Amino acid sequence: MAYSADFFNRTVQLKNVEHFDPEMTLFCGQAFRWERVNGLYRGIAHGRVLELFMDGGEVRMAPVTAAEFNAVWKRYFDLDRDYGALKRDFEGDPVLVQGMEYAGGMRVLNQEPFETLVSFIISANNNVKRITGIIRKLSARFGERINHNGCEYFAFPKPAALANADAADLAACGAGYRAAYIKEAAAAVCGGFDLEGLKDMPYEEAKKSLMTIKGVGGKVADCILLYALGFEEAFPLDVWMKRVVYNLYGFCGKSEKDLRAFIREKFGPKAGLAQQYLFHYARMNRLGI
DNA sequence: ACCCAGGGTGACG
DNA sequence: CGTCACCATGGG
Repeated sequence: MAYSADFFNRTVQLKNVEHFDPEMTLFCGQAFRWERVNGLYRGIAHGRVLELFMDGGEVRMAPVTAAEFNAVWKRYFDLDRDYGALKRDFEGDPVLVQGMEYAGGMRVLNQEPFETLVSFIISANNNVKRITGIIRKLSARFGERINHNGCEYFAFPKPAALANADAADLAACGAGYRAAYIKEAAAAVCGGFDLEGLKDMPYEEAKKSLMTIKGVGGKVADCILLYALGFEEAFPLDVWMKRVVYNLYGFCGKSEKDLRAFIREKFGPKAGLAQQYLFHYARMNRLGI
């Protein structure tokens, strides 16, 4: 992963990055804290504001030093993964080739575990626009203030802030009946539930552990495992992906167990990455309805 | 008024 | 094990 850093301007420019389309990556439903602002993308993660912009086909990001880039953003944007090789892995699957063609340049982000846990608890039976708004309100109400170019932004709240919050105040951010789940999940993390420690477990064990948190079922657990904990085999099965597997791949089984076996056989150990292309492709084009 | 949104829980069989 | 009503909220 080659890049050059401009210390004076606190800018990093990626060199010859292929397979990185910020639009696809930031607005495909895996992250909720990015916005389009006249010609650039602005997001908040790791307690900082980051801006991305395209400069003659190259990606620049600011404000960031080389040290911060290496410590935080390189992994956040999954820049060490060879997406060219990934696409070759999947080239025998015509549906997936279509999906990867449509969503070329999409990357699976490595986000912060606690933020991802809460964000996808909120995602249950909800839509992206509303999820984004709820998370923005939660951050403004319970997150730490960040100053960026004289403007005010808010980091995603720390566990203690949400654990100590009044459930009614969480609900007032639009969380509705999920307010209690958010508070309990935050309390669990404060009480020693080790999200980082899940990375060292086998997939099934980590998933079971996550599902002991109220508001986290199988789909939400897979989102956390895939988007924050590095589990490439985690395959979030939402309504769109069920449509894809049944109607585009012709699966006609009944049980969840058979469905999981089909997915493992079809997509292998990196099923989660395949899922991301298929999800965005299907959802944007309303396929499989 | 009704349906849907990147579902999950609890109750019941 | 499977099924099912219910869950806040806002937009279509």
